[in-house]
Amino acid sequence: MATSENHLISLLSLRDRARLPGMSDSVELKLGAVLSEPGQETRYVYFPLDAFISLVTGIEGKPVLEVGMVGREGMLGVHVLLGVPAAPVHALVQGAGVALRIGAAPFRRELAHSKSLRDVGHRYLYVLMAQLATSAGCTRFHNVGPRLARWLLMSSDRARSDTFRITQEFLAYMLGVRRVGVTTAASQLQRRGLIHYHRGEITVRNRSGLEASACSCYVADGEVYRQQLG
Amino acid sequence: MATSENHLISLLSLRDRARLPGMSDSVELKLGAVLSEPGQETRYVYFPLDAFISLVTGIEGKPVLEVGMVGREGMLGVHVLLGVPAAPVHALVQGAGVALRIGAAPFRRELAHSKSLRDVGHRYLYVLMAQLATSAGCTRFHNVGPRLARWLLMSSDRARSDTFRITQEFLAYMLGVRRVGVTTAASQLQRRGLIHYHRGEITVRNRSGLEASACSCYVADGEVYRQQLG
DNA sequence: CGCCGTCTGTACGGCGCCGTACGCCCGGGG
DNA sequence: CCCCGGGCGTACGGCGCCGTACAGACGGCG
Repeated sequence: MATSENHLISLLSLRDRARLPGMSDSVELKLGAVLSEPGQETRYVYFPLDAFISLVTGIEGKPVLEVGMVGREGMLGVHVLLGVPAAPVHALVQGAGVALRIGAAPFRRELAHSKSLRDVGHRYLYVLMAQLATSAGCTRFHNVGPRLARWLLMSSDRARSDTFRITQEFLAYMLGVRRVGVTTAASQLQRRGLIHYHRGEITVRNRSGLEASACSCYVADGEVYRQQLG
Repeated sequence: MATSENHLISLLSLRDRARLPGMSDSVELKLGAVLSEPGQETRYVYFPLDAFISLVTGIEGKPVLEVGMVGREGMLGVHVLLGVPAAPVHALVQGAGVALRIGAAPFRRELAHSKSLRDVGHRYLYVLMAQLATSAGCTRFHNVGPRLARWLLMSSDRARSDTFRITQEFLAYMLGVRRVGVTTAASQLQRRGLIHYHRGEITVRNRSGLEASACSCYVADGEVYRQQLG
């Protein structure tokens, strides 16, 4: 899989991009793997190619609510750009797949030389901040149905597929609601023909219908991204 | 008021700090003033001396929920560090007072020369990210009472005074709840002798009691800050 | 001193989600 | 083939907050 499958990398200058293969390797990220915990020292940064990763905030050490999602449009470990060794949130693999992995130390060294990497990284960091802020408002003011629709859209964007694996149990955990709440919302969406799911496999059947059901935060996030990195 | 009243500035190297007076001026921030709106170009960054500022996320352009607070322990406009011209959130003055103001362009120029400014700024940016993530979880899982207590503690820290001006109307807006919800929670705190309030002026009477009533997010935020900038 | 706007308190039905419990259904492995 | 466990559906009382309405309390100003 070409490294240019990651959008941030594709934005680097040719010269800077050419240096990446020498310091990185491709790794297979397994569903459910934990890539970071708050406070823990970050050993690698990741550029997903077809995997995607959830950023999950915690309360008293326990992960409780998804606040961001990282796929091939982004990277995991932006805090390394800031010279901070520890991750601020939990990170766990939502969609199995391949990612480019770079050691934190070589990555920092590369940052000193590569202006385009700094620029792109900084802009993505800004996008993430905006995403965190949006999440807070969304979680507070939007109901489960629209939030679920938004989540499915974000996932299918990042999985680059209309179908992916996720149980209601896990969805509930990401959205910070009961599993039963997800059942209700999801069966609603299914009854309207927007999605289909069966034993942990979910497929988007009507994307534009789903977009109409999602809260405004889906579009808002996309606009910030496009503005900075489109 | 000495510029070292701002904690970030006090962390700069002597040489870097010495250059600030030449590029900055002191301004009086008035209660309720709007210092930034999402998408709008940032003209100045601010280092509060005894003022403090709320960061407020929006939904469809309207500010709806506080996601961060900036006082003399921080700065407003971290996104300028990232080379992004537009603010990601609304910013409005919560506590009137003095702040050091620096134009965005001179600030960026100074960044190129001042390693300590970059370092301190980056670490504060990290703290802010953590604060955004914490806010999301707190808003979702904690009740109004503990959240109110946390807010009061954060404000009194930043105001550096046990008494400050704030109406229940405004508090409700910051916490994303009804004004009536604040009335209930606040009178509870008052009945327990932890605070006293009267027509828009609130005073903390029993700080440690208030700390015991606040949710864990107050302590969590403080720890991240101390770890990075203490 | 009396008016008026601002700030605070109380009330009430309703909604969305919670916590919990229980049962069914499906698919894979023994 | 049957069992078993993971995944999903339904039910029910309860809670915390919502939206709205209205009234009292206080203070500044004419």
